[in-house]
Amino acid sequence: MLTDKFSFIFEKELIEEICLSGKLGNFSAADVLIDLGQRIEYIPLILSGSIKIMTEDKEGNELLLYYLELGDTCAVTLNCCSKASNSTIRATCETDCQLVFIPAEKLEEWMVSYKSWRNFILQSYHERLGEMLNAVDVLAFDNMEERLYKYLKNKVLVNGNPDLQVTHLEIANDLHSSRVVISRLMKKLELDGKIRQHRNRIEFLEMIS
DNA sequence: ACATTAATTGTGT
DNA sequence: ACACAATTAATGT
Repeated sequence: MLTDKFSFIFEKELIEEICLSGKLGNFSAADVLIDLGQRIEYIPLILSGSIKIMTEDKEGNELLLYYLELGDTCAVTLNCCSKASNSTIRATCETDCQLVFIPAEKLEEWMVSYKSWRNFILQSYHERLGEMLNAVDVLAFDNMEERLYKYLKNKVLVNGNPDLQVTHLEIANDLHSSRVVISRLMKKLELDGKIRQHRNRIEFLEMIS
């Protein structure tokens, strides 16, 4: 079953190895996979669903970094792993999801023995770095309304569903903002016809695929 | 079906 | 940012 999802990127020998040493895990939405300060022992590979990666500052304000989806692995975790340090992030399930955990020591082992693995790791670093630069850009230069709009759009994409189950407060935490600000901007977006809101639920109109 | 309560959202200062 | 008002959902009776 791993084969159908990864045969395009890994050779069969490597897939067999993954089956041998990887642990399969099923989680449901809102489960916390890794919390701040936890020791990293496994590298996750996403089979289905999506995962939200965030940091937190000392005041307890959260900031959304990015989402992981099918075929992704977490670049920050890779980094923590090779340095044998603790997690600087928190990972929670955005939706129900299924993943494979790969023991950290296999990381280096496979880096040497499998070309496709090495490429995969480098590729994820590359993609993630690009995304992060973009995120920093948006953070630094875009106004809140723009950030909020992009946040919602991205969430719809990740969820594959234009009905979002979130409260204004949750959004505010993700965006490192306050609830009141979000409420006001949401009102604006609703009046602009980009969104329709109900309690605990937001419909994203104008879906582009 | 109704009343109570808790949580979410709206608004004025 | 804060306080409070209004609205809605959840729960028990």
